[in-house]
Amino acid sequence: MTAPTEARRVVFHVDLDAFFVAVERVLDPSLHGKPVVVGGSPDGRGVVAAASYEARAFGVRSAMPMARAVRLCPQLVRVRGSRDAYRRASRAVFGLLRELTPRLQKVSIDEAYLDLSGQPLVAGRAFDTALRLQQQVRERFRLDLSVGVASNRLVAKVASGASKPVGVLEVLPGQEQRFLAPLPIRKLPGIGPATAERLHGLRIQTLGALVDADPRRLEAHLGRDVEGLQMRARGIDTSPVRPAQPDALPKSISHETTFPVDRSKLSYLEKRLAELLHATASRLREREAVARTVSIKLRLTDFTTLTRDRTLPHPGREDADFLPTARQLLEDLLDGRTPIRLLGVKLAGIERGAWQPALFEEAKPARTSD
DNA sequence: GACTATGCGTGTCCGT
DNA sequence: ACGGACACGC
Repeated sequence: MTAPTEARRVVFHVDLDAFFVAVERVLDPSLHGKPVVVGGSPDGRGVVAAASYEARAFGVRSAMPMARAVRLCPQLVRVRGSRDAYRRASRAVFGLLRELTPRLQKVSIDEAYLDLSGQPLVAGRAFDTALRLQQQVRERFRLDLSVGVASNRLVAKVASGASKPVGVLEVLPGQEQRFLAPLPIRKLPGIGPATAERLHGLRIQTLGALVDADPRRLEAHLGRDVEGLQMRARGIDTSPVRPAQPDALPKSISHETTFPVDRSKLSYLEKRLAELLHATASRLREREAVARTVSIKLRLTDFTTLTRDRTLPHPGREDADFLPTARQLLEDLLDGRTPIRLLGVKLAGIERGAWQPALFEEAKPARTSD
């Protein structure tokens, strides 16, 4: 007998441990036991994308400049990394997890939520099911993962983080607020460096303190969605686990690059702009999609970041549909003297690739895929 | 939490 | 529609 309205939700947050490094170790077992990072180019401007726990023991962290990581840990082993291998490994692992339930939402290359509400569980216990899953992935793929088990996504996510590495942590229904209260505010998804800084200014360090804070005082300093923030700090979250639509299109596609040294010459920047645009539009075409908005991004030496976008009268898909606009946006921002650190291109307003064949187009045979 | 430094890609929200 | 800030993952 199943209750017609089963209120109790069971949500897993599954998170692969040091994922890029773990995949590299499968490919090259000699990397085991060593401080390893996967990360950017060795040109001095790269950053750490993933660090092994041995490297973390030296203070090496994700997003840390590679130069600094090497200073902290001179024997650091650096691996360039291959997105493609990670994508394949990710697909394999989550394919296995999908056998447990199709109600699986992949949220990044190494993370997914599973909704096991009303599912049969190992020994009737969610915790044992999580352990089993962890064990299966280790046997099949030699990859470690951590699982947070809770009555909602938010708490499951915090729990998996707290259990890392190779952990399983279940927060029982009713215990959500108690579990979160002692944690630093940064542990709550949605509180990043900027919000944390403002809260610290109000002497709020823990999620318990955030729950207890006067909402009007918070409003004055944060401005936005304070009510939702406090609800989340109490562990309340009703967002559903939503399996991705197989045919879903991304909202935007972008590429950006940081130059080995800052560059100011227009000719150089336009060349790179065309390359970035080509890479971006190629991916758009792979998806058989079109885009309406083209956007460029510049970062100056002092890290000032500027973006400019323009929406086209008609959606496009070829490089040539976007390049003049992208070039115009770039030229409007440049004086040929300002050194530029980073250049980026983004296409947005993406839709299925139904487009009007140009009325007077010659030579190129009109494609007829719709 | 600052810093000899600070990548890449995607998404959301806010103010105008 | 646009520009920026912020957040998140690795």
